[in-house]
Amino acid sequence: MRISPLFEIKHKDKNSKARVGILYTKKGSIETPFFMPVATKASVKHISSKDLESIGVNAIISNTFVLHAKPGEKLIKKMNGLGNFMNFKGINVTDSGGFQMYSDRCYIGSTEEEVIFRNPFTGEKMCISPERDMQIQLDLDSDIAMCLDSMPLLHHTKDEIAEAVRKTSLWAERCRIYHNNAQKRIPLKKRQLLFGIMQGGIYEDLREKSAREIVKIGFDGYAMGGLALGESKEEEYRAIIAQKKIVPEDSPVYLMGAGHPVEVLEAISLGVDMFDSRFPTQNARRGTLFTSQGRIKIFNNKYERDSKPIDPECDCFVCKNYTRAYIRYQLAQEEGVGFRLSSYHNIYYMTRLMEQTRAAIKNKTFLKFKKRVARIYEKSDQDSKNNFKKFNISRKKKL
RNA sequence: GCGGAUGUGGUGUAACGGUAGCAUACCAGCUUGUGGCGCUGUUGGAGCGGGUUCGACUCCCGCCUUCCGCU
Repeated sequence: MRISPLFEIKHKDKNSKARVGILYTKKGSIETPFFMPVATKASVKHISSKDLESIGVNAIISNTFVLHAKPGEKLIKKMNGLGNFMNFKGINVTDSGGFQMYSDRCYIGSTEEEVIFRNPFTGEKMCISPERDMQIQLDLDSDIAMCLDSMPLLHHTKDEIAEAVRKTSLWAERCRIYHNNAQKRIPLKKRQLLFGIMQGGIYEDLREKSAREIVKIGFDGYAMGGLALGESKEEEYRAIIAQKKIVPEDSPVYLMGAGHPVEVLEAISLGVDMFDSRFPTQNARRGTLFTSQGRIKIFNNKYERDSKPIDPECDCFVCKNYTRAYIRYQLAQEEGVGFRLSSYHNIYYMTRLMEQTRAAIKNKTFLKFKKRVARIYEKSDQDSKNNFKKFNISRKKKL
């Protein structure tokens, strides 16, 4: 029982499953496909909401579990919801916290009923049931909520992943029921959307099974979870294809956690509409920057005295005002400015990449565009490999 | 000038009469629903000179360095 037909497909690519659509939320609409920077604790690390606005970021994703642990959903509710709290005008998505089952520091275990977490700030035990998770997300007042899922890891056995699929479906149903009841009296247009999450690891039969079960329950959108965790690209794309063919064509599809530019474009060609990942921001902090020429690793010695901007073809304020040498130095010193400038640039890059992708789909040049970007990254990855080789050779010579 | 102490990778340190360990920095790679400062790996070292010893970073002597105190 879908509560609202809130997704419209405007353009379809003839040569792939890529499409441009509009997703309507209580906070406004957003054109798909789009990429969401991760704002776990109600901020994209080192980047203010005003910055996000100036970059053109229309959606971000925060974390229910972390915000519940601190400052607590009551406080955020009092501040008129997550969007107002952080003064972000775009769309706020909240991740349920299922992903924190990945983290040894937070995760204790889970029962049939609920997940048991450790509060990372105080060390106390916290039990989060699907119902509780829904209520927290409603209190946070995000525009899109995610179901509490049970996320298996890459190294888990097929049996364990099957068990995660079972539990994920069970919890999805409980999320759906609670979420519907809680919003019964709210007009459709003011309701928080709820997305289901599908699991299944790298096993196509489990992926399909999970997709059928989640689709049967019915959600405003469908997310693929448990991918981009170290499996091969082929395995990842096969998993996407397996679930995409089961999800209704007119529902938005969200690939959770994927954030490499090439991977994102590939997934778009398979019919995915939404992405989120720490990849651009975490890479930025660790000195890997995305450019029109592919990745550059700012810590490489050759950038020490480089007075060029990160990307001469980029028109973001970082590239217009700062040199590689300066950003390299600031990052090496672990200064906030280094984190801010590099993060700003990488988010700007991803945001432009998505804009260009949507334009390419409309212009019917999507596959060409995708190929071009893939080639650029192939080349810069090759440069990295060569660098590594060169490095090893010069090492051996010395020995 | 006299006396005492000191000297180990770029930096900070450890042990030992028998393969010089650790940290950090540097360098290279990794990074995917984030507790920002994480993971893997590479490079790089005994102040100088003499002596004792099968063998000395280690023990002895001289010089030098640096620090402290005294006149």
